[in-house]
Amino acid sequence: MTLEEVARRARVSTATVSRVLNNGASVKSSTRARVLKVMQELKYSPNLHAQSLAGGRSRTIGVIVSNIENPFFLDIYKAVETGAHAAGYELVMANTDYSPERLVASIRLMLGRRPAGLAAIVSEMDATLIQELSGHPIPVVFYDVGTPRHNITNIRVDYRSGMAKLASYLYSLGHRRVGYVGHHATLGPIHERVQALRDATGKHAGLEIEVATGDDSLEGGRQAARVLLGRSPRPTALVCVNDVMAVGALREVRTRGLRTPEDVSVTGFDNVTLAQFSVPTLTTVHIPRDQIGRVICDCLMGGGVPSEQEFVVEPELVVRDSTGSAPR
Amino acid sequence: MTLEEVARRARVSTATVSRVLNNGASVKSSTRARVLKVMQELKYSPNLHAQSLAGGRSRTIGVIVSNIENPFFLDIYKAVETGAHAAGYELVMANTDYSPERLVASIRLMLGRRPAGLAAIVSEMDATLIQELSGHPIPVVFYDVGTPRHNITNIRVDYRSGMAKLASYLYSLGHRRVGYVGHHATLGPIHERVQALRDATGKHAGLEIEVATGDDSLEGGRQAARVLLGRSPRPTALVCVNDVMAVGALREVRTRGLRTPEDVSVTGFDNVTLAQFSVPTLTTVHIPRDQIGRVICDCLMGGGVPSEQEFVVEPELVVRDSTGSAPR
DNA sequence: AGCCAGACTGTATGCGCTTTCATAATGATG
DNA sequence: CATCATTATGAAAGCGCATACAGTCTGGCT
Repeated sequence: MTLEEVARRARVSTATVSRVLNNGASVKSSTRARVLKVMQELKYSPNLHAQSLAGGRSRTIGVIVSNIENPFFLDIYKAVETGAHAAGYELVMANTDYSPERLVASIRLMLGRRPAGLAAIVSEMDATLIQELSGHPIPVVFYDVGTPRHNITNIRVDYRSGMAKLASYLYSLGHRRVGYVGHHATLGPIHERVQALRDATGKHAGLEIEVATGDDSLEGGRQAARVLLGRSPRPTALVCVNDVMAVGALREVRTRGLRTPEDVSVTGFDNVTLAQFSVPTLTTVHIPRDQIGRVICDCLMGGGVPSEQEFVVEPELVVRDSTGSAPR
Repeated sequence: MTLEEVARRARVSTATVSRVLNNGASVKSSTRARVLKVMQELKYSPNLHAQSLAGGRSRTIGVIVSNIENPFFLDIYKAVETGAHAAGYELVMANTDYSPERLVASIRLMLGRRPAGLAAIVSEMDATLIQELSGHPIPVVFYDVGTPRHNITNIRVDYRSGMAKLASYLYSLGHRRVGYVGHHATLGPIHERVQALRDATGKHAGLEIEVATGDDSLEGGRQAARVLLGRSPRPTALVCVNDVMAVGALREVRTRGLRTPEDVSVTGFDNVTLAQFSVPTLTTVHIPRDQIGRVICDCLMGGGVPSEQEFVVEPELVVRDSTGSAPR
């Protein structure tokens, strides 16, 4: 079913059918009705490829995330989706699983779709890629990586600050031996979190950090926690890179017959909904994902926000039941 | 950057560039190298819309799900993604939030992309829509709804059987007053689960079912559980439509100072990973999502599986720690 | 030298749509 | 009734690419 076929049956030109489709220019209401009727009958649905090829513009924005299974990314995706739909845009999502190769492939693919904008909510990054993106005429938003430049806006979370808050809090509770549950330790922004935690050692005398990593998943969190809890002396607190891994760590603590927080304190990061439903509820650091989503929408669709800008998000400590005084 | 521009700079025709792009027909290796070099320099990425318009074919398959935030749907999505990537296809996802209107919009949009195939993993359904889809030349797979017909394959889970297993199990533990935590009770396949549970009443003397609903989310599960647990006499078991809502229910039970399973047993459905990380771990019914994903891939891409077919998935009871004997 | 198969490359058409630009129908006005 | 401003419609030119077809060039033959 093509537009031309509709035009033929409605006894009008393709131009008129196109006008009806984009309900724009003036079309006599009787003609419009006739065309609409034919469309119904033929179950016509316009070829999106032809539309964006001919029209030049595109109502699609691309979103690339590192791990769609982590609610953190999903929440941002949903926030962007809400804003996009409100503005009449559609989203296309790609998932990289923290693989730089898949990121490159995803970006190339997205670019091929000639989207109205591109959001990369990823922790991995190819240096030359970001350079390359700057050349393209489409607006891009990076979360966590890259630097602002032409057509590129950056959103950055002050992990350093968030981790410092967490470290001070745990230190004040008497914790001196802390395990860090992470993933992909070599990736820049994720490395930053460990580093920030390590730096806290300088400020807090006697604080020691041990690191273990696993996948970014419940199971990965459990496995990393298993390594850490197996050491002797055992850490009295587990700082996890995000809430999902923290819930995995929580499970490992319990499986070992230990109690949270009496024996081992556990903290997350992100403050996803799950953090309020775990047992015990999770002490974590809130990152305003809806706000991040809104900024992305503004940059990519409003057209109001200039590029070459950087937004810094300040995370907030949220204390719940998974942390307590260090055991003596 | 267009193919034509590349052709000009490489001093060849657009046809040759196209050949290089689709690394098909014979191109002298020196020419190929020259073209490739120009592509690099120009950071050329082919316009996907032009490609699929000119080429007619498309390496994209569309996936529509009811609620991407529920790991059940996400797992199926991921399974399909794995199979698709292996076969050189890309996925485009749409999310309906259980809204029939959004389903219609999503399907129309997907059809506009002229995908190689379409998978609808949704619980809501518009009767006329399914009819309309049958007319289109693209293969479609429905999960949970619809009926097999030309170009349409169906995958169906035997909820009746799964619920019956659950009911018998709980009955054998002495439970007589059971609360059902659900969502969107009016939707066909979801209604089927309640109905199946109700039907079990006939087989098990004295079994009573009460129903409460909330969103398909952790919070929704908690709220529905709140309603149920507030009643008097209190149900001794909460049967939840899926694991996510069950984890929400678990939280509500605990918040009220009740114990699981000593005071209240809780069951889920789907057996997502989270079910093994909740406290206590969740008794649930396993649905083989990877298998479902594989069937979808076979139907949409292999071309081997004929349409007008129906696959029935048999769910399995998985007993964990959230269920126990009914309190006296 | 003459011929031909095969490898290589260019030309030209069309995919389904949007969008000027030009034209025709309509109504308002003097 | 003539005139002009609108409004409604059509004809045609691409958008960037794939591809059928035709053409050129190479080397191996006889």
